[in-house]
Amino acid sequence: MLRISKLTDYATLLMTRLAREPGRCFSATQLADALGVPLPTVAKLLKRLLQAELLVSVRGTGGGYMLAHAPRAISVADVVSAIEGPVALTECVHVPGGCVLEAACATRANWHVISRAVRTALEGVSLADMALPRLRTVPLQRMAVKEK
Amino acid sequence: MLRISKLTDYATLLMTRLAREPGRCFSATQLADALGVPLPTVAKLLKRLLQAELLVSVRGTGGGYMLAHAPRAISVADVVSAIEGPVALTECVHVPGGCVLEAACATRANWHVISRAVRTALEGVSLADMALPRLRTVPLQRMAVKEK
DNA sequence: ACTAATTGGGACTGTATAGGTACTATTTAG
DNA sequence: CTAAATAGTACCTATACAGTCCCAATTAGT
Repeated sequence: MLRISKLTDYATLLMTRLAREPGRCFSATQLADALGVPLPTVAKLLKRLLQAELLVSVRGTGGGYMLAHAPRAISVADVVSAIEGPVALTECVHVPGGCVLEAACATRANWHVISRAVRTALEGVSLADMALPRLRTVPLQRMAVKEK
Repeated sequence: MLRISKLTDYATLLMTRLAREPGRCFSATQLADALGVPLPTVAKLLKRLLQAELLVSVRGTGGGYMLAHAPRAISVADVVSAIEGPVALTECVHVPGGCVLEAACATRANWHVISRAVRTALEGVSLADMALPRLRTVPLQRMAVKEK
């Protein structure tokens, strides 16, 4: 894998939508309609994002959700870890008997380096970036489109 | 998640072990013993790595596996994609009805940028690096250890 | 005060996939 | 000819992902 879960994908879509109108209050229903994602799922995600303090909520009639911070101040890494926990490639497996493997722990230390590189990559992109039609760093060569 | 699967973790351990003695031929049994991972699982991984042409095999008595290339020439990205397919964070979800979402595709294009950053990070580390006790870039602050 | 709208927080379920197992065929050294 | 090892395939199982449902708490409007 090393692929991000569908829920996380949706969550970034949600956050990106909110980032386009930072002051506005969106209800779960509005967001579900806007994104074409089933309402219960949207509601679930919003709850998680709220608990991670990336959103603030207003209850009652006319209530809804808003970004808790400026779009610039929220990174993709924040969203990812809100949905699927801390970003770490390896969860130092608690092998019964400890790290019996010869130099395995050294190897794992190296994993952490990689892990950190990935985290840095995710932290480098903010919601403000995502809200733009395209990132300024994108060369706009047809990199995503692959002929079949 | 964004965490690597256990199998991939094992695979890198295997490859790292082989990278320490590039000329030597290891049987699946030897590797399983050395790493403390169940034999059938090791065998399965070795087959996948063989098909990805990262290993060469010798059949029959006294046979086993060896690296197909120099440790320097094999990256962690190679190992990861051999086990879990191409490294891509989002698999442009084929939503029924296409990308109905307003500017979703723009958002996904941005995902590809991130995806690429991650891939680059993985490609930057070779088996030779992993075989070292520690990467030269590791600050060796106690970064992984978290008090509970 | 009452009603409708909306968030808050669980519990519950089906399904996909990761992880592991088993069996058989093929190859080769001695 | 036998033993040791890889090669390939098919299968099982537990976990967790993705999605759904329900009910309590809160608030605006009438």
